[in-house]
Amino acid sequence: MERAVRYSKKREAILAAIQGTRCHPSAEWVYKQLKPQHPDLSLGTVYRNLVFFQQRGLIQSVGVIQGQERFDAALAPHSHFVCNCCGAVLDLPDIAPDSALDQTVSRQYELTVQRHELTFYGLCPSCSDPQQYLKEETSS
Amino acid sequence: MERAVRYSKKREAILAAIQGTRCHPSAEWVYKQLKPQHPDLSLGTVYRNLVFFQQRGLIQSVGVIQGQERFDAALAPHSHFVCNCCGAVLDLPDIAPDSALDQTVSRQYELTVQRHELTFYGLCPSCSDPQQYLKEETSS
DNA sequence: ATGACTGCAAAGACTTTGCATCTTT
DNA sequence: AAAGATGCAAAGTCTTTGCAGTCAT
Repeated sequence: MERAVRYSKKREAILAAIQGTRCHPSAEWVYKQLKPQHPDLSLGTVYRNLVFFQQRGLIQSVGVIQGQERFDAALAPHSHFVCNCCGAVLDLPDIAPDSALDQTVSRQYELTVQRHELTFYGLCPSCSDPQQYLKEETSS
Repeated sequence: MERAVRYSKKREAILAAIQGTRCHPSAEWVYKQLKPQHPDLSLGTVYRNLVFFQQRGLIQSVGVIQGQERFDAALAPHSHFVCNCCGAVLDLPDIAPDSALDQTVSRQYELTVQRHELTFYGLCPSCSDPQQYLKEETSS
């Protein structure tokens, strides 16, 4: 017998938070985002739901960046850019991975390739701007 | 004044261990590998030297896989395959990232791109073999 | 002798999990 | 009422770090 799934207001809010941002959030980001509207939300619930959504393919991990796992609401195939300075993750919608490559690699190396990822690393506009250090703090 | 660097037998052994394997080791792997020959080696020393080698470009992080950061002795540009089952990391020497892509992305998105990585995910030969479950345990 | 390197253990950061309680059906 | 979902806090894993002792120069 399969395990039943029940509605939960917090689960809904967690998924909406991830789908509603482009920042590829971490568990903590989701938690802080929702805490004001859901004062009794706990981090454990966020983590449990992240696993839940991943298992159902609603979200995907983008990897661990600066110590925290980051997530993406899975949509069209695309690549990512990661800022080595602030850890920001940006979508590169025009840089789509070539799925034919999977087959090439599968054959050439006798592996079962399921997918591949193309990730760029560097500095985001804000971190590569030398003037940033002269500006006032605008975020904490 | 720059900080001097001194010789250390353990540092040498740690680098040699990483350069001498294709397994893209974690800190713990290096530690366990060297412990028999260096009974007084500590994990802290391994971690400190991993940082040391990274800062000097002798090794590179391949990312965090199943909770552990994995490293690679940096050589020719190549791609990686990661087994979603056992976490094995394989080099794909023939799948070289196209460095021209960095410039393309830099211009198109106004980012400072330093490098990119192409990583394939799937099952390694051993994990995709259905008979593996019938075999005796050969490793712990 | 100086100061870099290390062992050890404590501390940190992130994530998972057990259990009692609350919710959904 | 049954069973899934959550809050809370403890536990777990991996990594970093402070300090005193050791070693290279």
